[in-house]
Amino acid sequence: MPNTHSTTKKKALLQAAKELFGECGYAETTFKKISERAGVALGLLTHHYGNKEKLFLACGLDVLTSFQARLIEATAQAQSGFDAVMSFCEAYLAFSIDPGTNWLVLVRCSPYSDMKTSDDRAVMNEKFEEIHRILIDCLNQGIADGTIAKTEPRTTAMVIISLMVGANRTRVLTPYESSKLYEETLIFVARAIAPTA
Amino acid sequence: MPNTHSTTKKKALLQAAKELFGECGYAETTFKKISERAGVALGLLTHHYGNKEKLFLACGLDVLTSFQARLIEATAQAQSGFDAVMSFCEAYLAFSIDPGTNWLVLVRCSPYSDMKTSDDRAVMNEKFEEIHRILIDCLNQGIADGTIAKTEPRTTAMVIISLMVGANRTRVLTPYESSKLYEETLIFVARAIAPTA
Amino acid sequence: MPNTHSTTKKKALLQAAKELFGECGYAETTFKKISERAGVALGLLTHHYGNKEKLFLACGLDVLTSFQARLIEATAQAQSGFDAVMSFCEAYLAFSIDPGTNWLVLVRCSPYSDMKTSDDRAVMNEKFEEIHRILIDCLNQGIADGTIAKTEPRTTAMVIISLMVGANRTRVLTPYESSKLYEETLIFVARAIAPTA
Amino acid sequence: MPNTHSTTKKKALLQAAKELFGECGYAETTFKKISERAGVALGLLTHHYGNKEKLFLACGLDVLTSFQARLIEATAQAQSGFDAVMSFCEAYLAFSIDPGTNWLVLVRCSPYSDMKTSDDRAVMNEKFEEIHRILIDCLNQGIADGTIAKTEPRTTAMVIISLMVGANRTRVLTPYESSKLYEETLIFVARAIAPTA
DNA sequence: TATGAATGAGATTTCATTCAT
DNA sequence: AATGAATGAAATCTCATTCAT
Repeated sequence: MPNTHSTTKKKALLQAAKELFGECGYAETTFKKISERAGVALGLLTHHYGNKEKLFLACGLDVLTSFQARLIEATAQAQSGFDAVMSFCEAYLAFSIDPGTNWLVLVRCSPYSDMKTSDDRAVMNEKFEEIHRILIDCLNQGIADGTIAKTEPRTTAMVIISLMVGANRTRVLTPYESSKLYEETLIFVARAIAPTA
Repeated sequence: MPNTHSTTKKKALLQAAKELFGECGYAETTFKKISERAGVALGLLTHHYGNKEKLFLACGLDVLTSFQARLIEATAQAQSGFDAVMSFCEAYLAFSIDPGTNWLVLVRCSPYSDMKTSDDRAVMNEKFEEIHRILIDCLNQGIADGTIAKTEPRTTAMVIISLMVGANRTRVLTPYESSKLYEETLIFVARAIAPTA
Repeated sequence: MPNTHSTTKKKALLQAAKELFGECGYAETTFKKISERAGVALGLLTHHYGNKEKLFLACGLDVLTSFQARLIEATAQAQSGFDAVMSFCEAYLAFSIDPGTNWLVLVRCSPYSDMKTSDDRAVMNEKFEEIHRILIDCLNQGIADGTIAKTEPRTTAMVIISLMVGANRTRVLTPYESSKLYEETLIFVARAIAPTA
Repeated sequence: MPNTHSTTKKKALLQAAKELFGECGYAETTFKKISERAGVALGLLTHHYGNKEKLFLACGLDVLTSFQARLIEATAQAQSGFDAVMSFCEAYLAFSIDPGTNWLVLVRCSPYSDMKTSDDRAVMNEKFEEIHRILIDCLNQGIADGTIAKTEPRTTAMVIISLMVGANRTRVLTPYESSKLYEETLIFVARAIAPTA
C-alpha cells in the first residue's frame, strides 16, 4: 500500500505547518522549517499543497472544520436559546485554549487576522460565516422562546463573535494577566442578552 | 534653520510608514515602498529609525499617543461613571474609523496583533496598559456613583476592551457587512454594565 | 547519479572561493564574485555552506588538510630529529609557494591572520595545533638522538613556526625583494637548533 | 586660539581610530564608531583625513614613527654589533606588548598584514624599510667587530624581522599559550647569529 | 510519490562620502 | 573648523518555487 506512506507524509506536513504557522506566524514560517519539523523532503510541500498561501489556508480550514463541528455539537443539546448562546460562547473559548487544536493558526488565518486579503481567502471567509450562522440560529431560538432580549440576530451575533475574537486575542496574544477574563466574558454576554425585566 | 529640512524628511518617513504599514501590513511593507512614498533616500530610514522593527514601533506609538489623548479628553467631561464608560467606547470606535488617524498601523502593532513579541514591544505593551487604566478609572467612578453594576473593574475593563478590539477588527479587517455593528456594540456594553434592577 | 552534478557545483564553489579569498582577502571577496567565477547561482552559496564565514573556514580547512598531509609525509622519512625539523621547514616553505595549493586563503584564515576570532574559528585553531604537534615530535626525536640542542620542545616549535609564518608573510605579502629569504631562513633555523659544540 | 580646539578634535579622532582599527580591524571599523568614540562629528573625519584608507594609513604611520624612534634609541648605545641586534629584537618585542602604543593598528596596516596593497600603502612600505635599515646597520657593525657570524646582512635582517613578525603575531593574534615565547625567541636569534666557533 | 540541489529576485541593512548650514 | 542629515550603491542573506532524477 504505497498510499499509506504518502498520506502519512502529507499529513505530517500539514501538522508541522499548523504548529509552525501558529507559533511563528505566516512570514516567519519557511518551507525549510516545515519540512524539517515534518521530517520530509522540501519539495513535497509544493507537490502536495501547491504553494505557501494554499498550505496556510489548508491549515486554517483544517482547524476551522474541527472548530465548527465542536460548536455544532455544543449548541445542539441546549434547552433554550439562551443556553444555546452560552454554550456557543463557552465552547468557543474552551476550544481556543485547548492544547492540540492548533488554534493559533486559525487566529492568524481567519478573516479577523492582520493578513492581507487574497483571492484564496474567500473560502475561509465563507466558511467563517457558517460560524456566524450557528450563533444566529441560537439567537433566533432565544428570541422565539423568550430567553433572549429582542434584537437583530445577525448584528447581535456579530457583536458576540467580536467579543469572542477580542477576548481570545487578549488571552492568547497579549502579555496581560487574563486568568479570569473568559469567566467574566461569559457573564458579560449573559447580562447583555438577557431579556429586559 | 537646519532642523526644518531634516525634521520634514524624518516626519515624511514616519507618515509614509504609518500609511503603508497600515495598508499592507508589516511583512509586505518594504523599505523601498516607504522611501519612495516619502520621497527620500532609502538609507535615511535606518539613519533615523535604526531598523524596520523600530520604525514600526514608532508608527504605532505615534498613533497610540493621539489615541490616548483622545480617550482622556472624551472621558474627562462625563457626568457619571456610566457616561464615562460609554464615552470611552464611543471615542474608541470613532477614532478607529476616523480617516487621518492611521489607525490601522496601531491595529497591526498593538499587543492584540499577530506580531511576534520582541523586546522592543515592551514599550507598546506598557503604553497600551495606560488605555486600560483610563477605562478602569471610569468603571471605578461608575461603581462609586451607582451607575454601573458592581464588578471587578480590572477584569471588566479587559472584557470591554476585548469587545472594542474584536468589533474594530470585524469592521476594518473582515469583509462582512458591519454598518450597524458599532451602534449595536455600544448598546451591548450599556446593557452588560447597567446595574441590575 | 544525482550526486555527480551537485558535487561538482559545490566543489566549483569551494574552488572559486579559495582562489578569491586568497587573491582579494575576506572583505573584498563577495558572493557575487564567487558565484560568478564558479558559474553557479548566488543562492547556492548559502545553500551549501551556510554563510560567508563558514565558507571561508571551509576553504581554510581544505588547504590546511592538504598542508598537514604534506608535512606528515615530509617528516616521516627523516633519518634524524635534525633532518626531520629541517624537512618540516622545507616542506612548509615549499608548500607556501607551490602554485595550486591555494595557500593564500590559509594565510588569511589561519590563527595568525588579522581576522577577528569567532566561534567558528575554534576548529581552525585546533587543527593548526596539530601542525605544531608534528614539529614538536620532530624536536623530541632530535633531542633524543642528540642532533638538536636541548630546549623545551613546545616553545621551540612555536618559535620555529613563528619564523615560518613571518618568512612566508614576507615572501607572499610584502613587496620586498625576497628571492633568497627562504634559503637563508633554513640556514637560520639550522644554526639555532644545532647542538652547542 | 581656535586652532587649539581643532587640533584637539583632530587628535581625538586619530586616537579613537588607532584604538578601533587595532581592536576591530579595518573592515569592522566604521566612521560612526570612530566619531562616537572620539566624541566629535562624523563629518570631521573626511574633513581632516580625506578618506578611510588615508586615516588608516595615518594611524599606522603614527605608530610606526614612535616604533622607529624607539628602535633607534635602543640600538644607539649598544657596545657591540651583537648587542645592537639583540637590543633591536628586545625593543621590537617589548614595544609590541606595551599597552598604550596602539601596536595592533600597525600589525593590521603594515606590509606584513592581510590588506590588499593600494597606492597609498607605498609610504608605509618605504617607512617600514627604514626599520630594516636599522637592523642592517646593527648586523654590519657585528660583522665588522666579529660578534656576529658572516652573512649577507640584508637577507639576515629580513629573516630576523620575519621572526619578529611571526613571534608577535603568535603572541597578539593567536589563542595559543605563549608566555615564554618572546624569551625563547631572543635565545633563538642569539644562537643563530653567533659566530661559528 | 519523493528528494534536495539549484535558482535568482528581493529584502534589510551598512556605510563611506557628500554637502548645506 | 564643525555638524550630522542625506544619499544610494553594494553587500549578505532569505526563501518560495522549480526541476532533474
